[in-house]
Amino acid sequence: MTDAAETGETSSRRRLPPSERRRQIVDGAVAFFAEVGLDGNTRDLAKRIGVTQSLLFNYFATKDDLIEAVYEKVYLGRLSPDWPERLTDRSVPLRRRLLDFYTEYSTLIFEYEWMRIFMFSGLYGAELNRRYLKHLGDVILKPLLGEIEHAATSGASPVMEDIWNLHGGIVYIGIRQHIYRTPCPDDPSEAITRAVDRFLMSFGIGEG
Amino acid sequence: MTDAAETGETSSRRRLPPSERRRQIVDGAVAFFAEVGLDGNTRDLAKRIGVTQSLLFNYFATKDDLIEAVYEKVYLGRLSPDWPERLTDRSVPLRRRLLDFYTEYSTLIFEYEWMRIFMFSGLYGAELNRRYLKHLGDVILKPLLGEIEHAATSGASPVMEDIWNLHGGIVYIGIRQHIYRTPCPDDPSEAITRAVDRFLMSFGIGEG
DNA sequence: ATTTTTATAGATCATTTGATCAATAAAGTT
DNA sequence: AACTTTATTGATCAAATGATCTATAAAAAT
Repeated sequence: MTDAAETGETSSRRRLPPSERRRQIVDGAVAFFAEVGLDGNTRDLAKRIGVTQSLLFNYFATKDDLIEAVYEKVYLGRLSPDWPERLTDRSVPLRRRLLDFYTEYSTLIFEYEWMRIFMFSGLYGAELNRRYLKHLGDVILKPLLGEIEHAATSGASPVMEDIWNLHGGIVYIGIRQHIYRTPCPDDPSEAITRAVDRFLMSFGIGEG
Repeated sequence: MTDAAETGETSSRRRLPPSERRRQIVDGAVAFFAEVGLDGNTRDLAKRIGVTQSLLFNYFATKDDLIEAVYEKVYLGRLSPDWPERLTDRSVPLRRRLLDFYTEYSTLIFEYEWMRIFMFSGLYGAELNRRYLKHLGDVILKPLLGEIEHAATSGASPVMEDIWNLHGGIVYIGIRQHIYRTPCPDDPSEAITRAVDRFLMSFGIGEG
């Protein structure tokens, strides 16, 4: 079976608009590097996409540039800008807000490519990774802390580490699934609901 | 500065007993691969250890064999065999047992080399990684579930995913510290204590 | 002291791999 | 239909890299 056959191409040399070809390369690179790691080689990547290896360097000067594009692609739009607002909308019960957020967020991030690229880029010290986590902390988790503080009725008041703990416990489901590839619930929503409820209960937050 | 100077060697050719040299190589490889990733090259590794690159292949037939030795070294003895017993010793309050376990366990695993080798090996699908997690689940977390069930006084009874959630929330501290290299508490024990207490409280478990 | 053994170094091989460049053909233009 | 443009290919380079092999010197054995 030829590469052309694999990608459904019919001619051996298909000429695409540069923007489209670029997108195709980045998409292929995301899938490829997520699977084999960022040290995957450009020949295997090209074969998988169905183009020549040299073509990659027509669109990206270096392999690092391509990886940078992979980062951008994967990280882009992962954090919806309307969440800060929705998370602090006190006309909605806090439990509802939390569940809505983590239900949406988990479907966004419990995804093979994102999870693995995120982890690889983190391990290799990518700037984007740290920026993302700082951003997450600033625009999601810090406001969340404020909401918990506001709603808390029991004596103990939450600190930032508590929020990270809630977050980490949930994210860890995705890590088990896509990094360690260990048995996991197919639908994490129940586990998430239980985690959120435990968290709220511990601060004396009920239905309000 | 020569390599010999870096490692404190005086002669340019120091002859060591094979067992000692092997240990030196594995130790160096653990530190090296943890830092730069498993795709780090053998020349840099050898330079760092202070030996020639060819010597590595006198002790390990292939680079993969060396990495396998790195895995063994890092994974070995990470799960103390007496924890299952201590975790189920009902003469000790459950809270105490949980705190003791996670205090000890976190000092063991919140370690640069372990955290990163574990993550790299997980990403690359190492068999040892999955074996370790299965073992952890079987001999630590499952018994833990039994203890929570036994002590729970509130209506809701715990399921295995709840235990993984507790565990993941704690492990995530180490991930933030060593994988993402993001700001973290220097001493995680307070965060751990709070997480454990929240967890117990949500199942109606107090001081008993 | 002399010989033997073997841990280590240095040189080198064979692939792998990122990157380059001229030739080519597919699409657009006149 | 002829011409121009340029996306793509195929061949190739240069460096990196895992691995091998022989010479050597540091111990051990005699």
